[in-house]
Amino acid sequence: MSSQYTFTGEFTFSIDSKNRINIPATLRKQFLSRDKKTFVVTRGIDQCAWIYPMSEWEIIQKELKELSSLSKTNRIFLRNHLRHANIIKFDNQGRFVLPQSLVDYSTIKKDVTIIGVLNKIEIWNPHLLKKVDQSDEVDEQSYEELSERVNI
Amino acid sequence: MSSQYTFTGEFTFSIDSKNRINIPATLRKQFLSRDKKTFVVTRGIDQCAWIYPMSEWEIIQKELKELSSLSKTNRIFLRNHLRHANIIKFDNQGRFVLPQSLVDYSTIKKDVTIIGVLNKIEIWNPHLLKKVDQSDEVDEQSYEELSERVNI
DNA sequence: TAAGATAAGTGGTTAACAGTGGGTTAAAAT
DNA sequence: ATTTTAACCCACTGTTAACCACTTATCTTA
Repeated sequence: MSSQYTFTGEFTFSIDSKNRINIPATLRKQFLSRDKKTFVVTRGIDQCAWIYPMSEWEIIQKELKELSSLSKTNRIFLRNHLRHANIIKFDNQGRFVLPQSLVDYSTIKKDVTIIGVLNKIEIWNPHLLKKVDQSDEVDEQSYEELSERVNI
Repeated sequence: MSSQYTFTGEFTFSIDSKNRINIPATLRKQFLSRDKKTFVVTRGIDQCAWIYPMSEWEIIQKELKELSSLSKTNRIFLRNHLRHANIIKFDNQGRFVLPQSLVDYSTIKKDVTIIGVLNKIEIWNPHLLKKVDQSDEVDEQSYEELSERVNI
């Protein structure tokens, strides 16, 4: 089964003293009624937080179950992604509380950058995102190859 | 699936104090009813903004969905292509609001040049376009390569 | 070709809504 | 029982988008 969501766009919001973050209305309105404003926040592979609408998370969980625990990489991956998964709902104003552990992990202070990435939403420390952006961590060649496969 | 649109022509319009830009009627009338006046504005590879009718964007989106986020290159590629994509509708007068980030990126001041380029529409700062035009940025060789693939 | 009619481009106003902050009560933990 | 935490409610403010109005251009028809 494939993804039902196609989040896009970038937003600059702020986190308040109670660790509340507002989900941009444009993204929030895309939540299907069957997800009832419920989603999962977890560690991203990069230094950010990932948000999956509940039904998306269920798809991923199913895929994760297929992974053999015999492989060390798989074990680490499963551990890192499942133990930090929190089931969350947003309040009447459209906000949710980002768990302290994820605030720490993504080194979020006052401002946050929120990015829609198809089936998930990413929460970033703006400064960190900028740094990752600028650093040439991706080797150019594989990027080129990719852009040839995907027809933009 | 291949493109349904063939935009052509060049137009000089203006952007107002609220970042509103009018889509030329000639281009607007080509929008298919199923796209319901909805489109995606995003960063062009050159220093301009790109507009894709929704159904065109969906073709791209479908390709992007094939990319797994386990690959680092994929993650960065996806982020960079999706974060600047804004889903937009035009108002009853046929205008749309160009997000500030794209106004900045394409250094648009007062006048804009709008160009139809097959399946997308490009929004340019006229002065910048002129400069790019005059400078022979395209090296002859890649033109040669292109001529072998495309039969003009 | 001129005049009226229709459509296109541009500008401003307003009312709804999104984002943010704080306070109060209920629940949980110590 | 007391302290801490989290959910809920209310309230303020700035932005946005829907609406209205005017001018200029284009098309049509006499």
